[in-house]
Amino acid sequence: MSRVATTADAFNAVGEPSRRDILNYLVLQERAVGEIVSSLRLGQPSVSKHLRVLRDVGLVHVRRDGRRMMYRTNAEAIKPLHEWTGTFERYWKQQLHRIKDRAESETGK
Amino acid sequence: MSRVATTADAFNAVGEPSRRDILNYLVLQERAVGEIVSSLRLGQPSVSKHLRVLRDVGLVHVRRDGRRMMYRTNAEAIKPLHEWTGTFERYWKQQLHRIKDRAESETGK
DNA sequence: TTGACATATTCCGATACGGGTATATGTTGA
DNA sequence: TCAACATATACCCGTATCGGAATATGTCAA
Repeated sequence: MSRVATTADAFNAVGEPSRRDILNYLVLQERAVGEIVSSLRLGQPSVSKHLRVLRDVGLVHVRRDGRRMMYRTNAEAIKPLHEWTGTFERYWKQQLHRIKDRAESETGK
Repeated sequence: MSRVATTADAFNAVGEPSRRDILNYLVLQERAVGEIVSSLRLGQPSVSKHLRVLRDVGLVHVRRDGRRMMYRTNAEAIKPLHEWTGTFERYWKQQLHRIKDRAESETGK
């Protein structure tokens, strides 16, 4: 028994820098694979494979347009990640307050 | 040439489910390694290794307390992930509106 | 139907990963 | 100093991963 596949969930899929690039790119506008390849400077098979992973976890949607496949980011699927990271918000705010308080007391105030 | 180390950045580090568990656990309160091991049902070396990764990317802080090492989540380091996922917020809101509009027009309004 | 085009899949090599076992390191109390 | 404790590291195994090259699949235009 070993690792968990990257395909398993959105968190894992987003761990890959190239995939984050693709998501950033595809959220602006629907794009064909070839456009992604030339914009992001990745090999065509690499892009196809990343898109496959993103598709499997629901981070992108596809639509066929003639012989091209049009992909776009499914922002909905990023929401859970935003929510999870959001659960830490009160803690980093606390930490900032503590730092601020400490700084103020150190200046003698 | 091959992959990028998981150690490279916070996004990647957080891709691992066990590490998310550890971060969730350590944000509530500072904890010794042994406590993590018994709470999360992971082997001690596994926990130490995950903590090492989290430490390298700044997601946790450590402090020595006698022969124990006390870890806690550094919420600050999660902020960038929250911000990145947040850049998609307007898109998922748009998508929800579109779905809502479509539903309304389909029921004949 | 065929050739060009667009994308997906397969196979490969190098490497990273995660868990486990064994062992090393560091700290305390006697 | 030494034994017990707490944690970290080294090593191994099976598998996942990424990128690239080659190839397969699918679609259009003539």
